[in-house]
Amino acid sequence: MRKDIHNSEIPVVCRACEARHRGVCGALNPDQLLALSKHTTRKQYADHGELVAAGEVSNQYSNILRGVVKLTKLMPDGRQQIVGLQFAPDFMGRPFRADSELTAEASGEVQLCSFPRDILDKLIQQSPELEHALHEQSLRELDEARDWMMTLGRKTAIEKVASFLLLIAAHLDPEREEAAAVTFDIPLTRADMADFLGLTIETVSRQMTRLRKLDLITIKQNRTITIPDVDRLAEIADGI
Amino acid sequence: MRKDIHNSEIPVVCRACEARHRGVCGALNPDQLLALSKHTTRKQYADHGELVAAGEVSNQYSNILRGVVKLTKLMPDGRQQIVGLQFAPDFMGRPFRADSELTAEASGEVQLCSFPRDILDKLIQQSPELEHALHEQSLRELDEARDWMMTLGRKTAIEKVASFLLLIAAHLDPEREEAAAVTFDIPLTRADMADFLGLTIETVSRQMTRLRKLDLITIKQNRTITIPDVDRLAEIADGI
DNA sequence: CGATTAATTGAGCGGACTCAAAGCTAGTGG
DNA sequence: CCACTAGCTTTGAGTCCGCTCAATTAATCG
Repeated sequence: MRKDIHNSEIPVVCRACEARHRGVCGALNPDQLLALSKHTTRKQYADHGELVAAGEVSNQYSNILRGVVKLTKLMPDGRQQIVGLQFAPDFMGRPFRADSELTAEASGEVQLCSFPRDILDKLIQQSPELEHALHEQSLRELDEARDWMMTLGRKTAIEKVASFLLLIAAHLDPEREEAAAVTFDIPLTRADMADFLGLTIETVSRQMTRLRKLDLITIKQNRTITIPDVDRLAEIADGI
Repeated sequence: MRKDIHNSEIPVVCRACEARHRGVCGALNPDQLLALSKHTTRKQYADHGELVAAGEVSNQYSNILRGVVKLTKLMPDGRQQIVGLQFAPDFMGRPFRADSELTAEASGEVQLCSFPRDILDKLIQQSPELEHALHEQSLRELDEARDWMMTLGRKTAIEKVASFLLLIAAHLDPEREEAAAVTFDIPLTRADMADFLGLTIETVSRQMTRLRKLDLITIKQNRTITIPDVDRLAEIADGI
């Protein structure tokens, strides 16, 4: 239940924040939210900004307020794989562990609301609802990771690209009506798409033009995509 | 703290169960354990037995008592990808959702301890410790899924097979000393390995012989593997 | 507008796949 | 105990998809 008509109990910094509605902060009561808000700092990152480096001990968690964050893994010889994409108002960070072999990087402009690890860890202990909210997000991420493993392991290049476009469309416009046309901006470069899909830039590009020539998508300025018939693209993505 | 000297409070069926120590049941107090144990049933599955089918509404959760469980995804045209491997005493099931597009299948003989969904869901609400334990397992699975995405997306065939062997070795013998030789039985067929790694049976087989000829492994009866030098195999797996 | 980066397109190569056949294992029954 | 079968695994030959290397075109930004 949103109590926004008289929300004087809600900390000022949190009032307009989406994380209170669709993110983890929704699991906190006004007192807890106030306690947390006293330790939050807003951070802004430019495109390609590194939010946390691989192997770094991060003593911060964050909510994503705006933008898209890439989670990437790197091999010694430079091969790279994006293993997670996070959108506002997702929670960011690995609960119960400070270290991680992941790099978090801004894809476009990103705004975070960060808070110290120990503050949230304490709140988690006090609030089962908060742990539940974090648990739900972990499970969503796990479901997504597994879908993606199917894509990485078994799909062809064109199926991968089609799957990716549908994934982005679903994330950027969660409540779109079925089967209607969708238009959106890809928040990733071709290089990022390649790292996401386990392909090369060139192959991604070739499949994009292939999809365009099949009239399954239209492309404006390399970024703006329209999918005239989502179901038809989904058939390609699923190899039907 | 293990209270096993006088454990008359522990239900009989749970006394010898590893899930109480390394699994989720460790988060339950004796009363809760008793309540749960009244609804548990033991189930046995033969090799290739289907524990839950894709799309099926499962009203059961389980602990794996013995054996290895494959979680697989299937495409309309039959392409298959293993997206998770679970070992005793893992918890099995998707909390807070009855449906799932996953199939769970026994790899070799499997013994489960199953219990109704609503019983555990109620226990979760009463016990933050239980939710925490489940959350921790979800996070471990997510970490593993992401490692694996790197493998699927960016590694060559021989690197994939090497990575797989190291993964299995780590799971079957979690406390082995570093760098010593390891011997174990692969709990999967070549076909399963292929579905795990996004390869074909033939390619898996070729890479196995290649690793054997490089003296990185020895193979007995197609199943029993010895890794004489784990670090050297790890270098192959990481492309060094 | 020029400079720089991102994306596309082309030609040729190679690693993993496909199709095919032979070798092993384990299990069965004579 | 051994022949026989069925399934799994290995090996071989040839093909193709996606990669590499290279050049061109398009977008972005001062």
